[in-house]
Amino acid sequence: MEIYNTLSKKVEIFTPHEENIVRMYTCGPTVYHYAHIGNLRTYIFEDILEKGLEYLGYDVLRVMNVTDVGHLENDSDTGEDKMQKGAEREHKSVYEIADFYEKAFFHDCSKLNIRKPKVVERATKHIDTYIEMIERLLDLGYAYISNGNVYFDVSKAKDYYKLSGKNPDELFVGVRDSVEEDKSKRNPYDFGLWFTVSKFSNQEMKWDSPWGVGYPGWHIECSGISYKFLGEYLDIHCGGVDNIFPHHTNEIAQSEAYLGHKWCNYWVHGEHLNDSTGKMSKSRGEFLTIDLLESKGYNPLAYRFFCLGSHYRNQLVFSYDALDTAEKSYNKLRNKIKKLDRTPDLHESKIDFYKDKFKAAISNDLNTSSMITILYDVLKDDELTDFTKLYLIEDFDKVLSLDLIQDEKSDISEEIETMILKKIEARNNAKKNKDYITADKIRDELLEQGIKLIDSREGTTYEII
RNA sequence: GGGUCUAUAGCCAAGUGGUAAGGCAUGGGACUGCAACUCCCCGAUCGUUGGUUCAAAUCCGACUAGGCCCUCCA
Repeated sequence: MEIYNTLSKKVEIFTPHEENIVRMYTCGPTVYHYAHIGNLRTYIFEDILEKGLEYLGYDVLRVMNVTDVGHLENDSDTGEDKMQKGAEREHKSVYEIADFYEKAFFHDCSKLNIRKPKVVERATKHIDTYIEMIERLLDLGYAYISNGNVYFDVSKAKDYYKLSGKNPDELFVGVRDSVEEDKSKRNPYDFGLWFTVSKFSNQEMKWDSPWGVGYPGWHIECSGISYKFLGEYLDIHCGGVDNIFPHHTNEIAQSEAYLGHKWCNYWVHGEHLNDSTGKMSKSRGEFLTIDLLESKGYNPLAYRFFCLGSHYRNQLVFSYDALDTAEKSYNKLRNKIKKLDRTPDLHESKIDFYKDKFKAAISNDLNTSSMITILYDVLKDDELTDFTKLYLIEDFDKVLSLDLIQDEKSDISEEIETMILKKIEARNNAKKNKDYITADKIRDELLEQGIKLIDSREGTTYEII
């Protein structure tokens, strides 16, 4: 498999540390609010990556964190603690907020056929690991204590700017207006590992530590959880592009300082979903959630299909027009598949040919758009029996997860079936008598009940929708 | 200011040096009482400009436009 590595800024051949096993870490959500569809795009991409690797024969050990503790790292930011803010907004405790939105997040994921990673860990459950790591970083001289807080000394890290490609002399401190410099740091880019001095009022989440009661910095949680569950060597670390700096940059600094060797070989980042005005965010424009799309009548999987039509490293612009188009293509595709004859008749001859093509698309830096094209190629191939097509499509859907194979006609009672057939007969009679008003009325009534009539040369059939 | 990515038909998009896949939309047609469904047909020389090469959308340079990052963010 070839995949783009942010570390080298090149597409590289993927080689895990241990043959056939992939240790993969993906940054999870901060559970202070619902996820918007842009957040979810990244998780769709990670889902495809995980399943794609499995399709190629790897065992994937995947870990994800859930951030349920304050997200700000030091006094240089005048923003608020997101968890605390969420709690205040809804008059609940931060723990209740975390529970609620974690559930909501995975609920959204399941609607999008995003598989929940086998290991999902709350940041607040591993405080002891962070403390142990921070102690060692202090011992090794990578960290220092200043005004009650523990900071990581960026100048001690090897190749600190490797991932982000930034040049320290050119960096602007506090590009955002609201940022003030933190006077207790040695270097402006030093970041907090542990805080005992909090400017947040009513900080609910606090733990004992050798440096006093406080809470961990944001970055240490990913390093800690990854180390605890995946060990010293990581193969793939994923996240959104916005995490390249500072979050992933700082993770590398901490983890490699702690471990004393290179930690993760492949850094894979998903691009953002934009709207017509730029980046999608929770605070600006329409707050697009899966629930909102559903309430407007969209199938969540149409959104997944929309995302798969584009490449994970391309920015994608969301619009309802684009989603309409995607949903239409998606429905047409499913319709074609539904019409395939399920009589068992498997022809092996071209199966490997198409499977290889599909593998090649996965291996080509996760070319989801090509994967979908292969689906159409299979459907159009006259040399394949319908059953063979179904076999291949079902196989590909292990990765695509678009519910392409639908169940046979849902089992409706004989009673209802008789009723429908009677109505069809009545309509046919009306049509014979050129009583189209009655005929259309019957068709509309059935449609209201979710029964769609399909006229063809051979007669009229129906479909439950 | 620095970094980074992108630029292919109305939209999404494949293409990784040999003369532009696919999907959707539009238009035309078949079918239909009408509609839906289905089927058939139709579209681009690849942001601009230099260069390398027998050959470039594909490599290199410049330019233009746009996105994102530079301590909230997927």
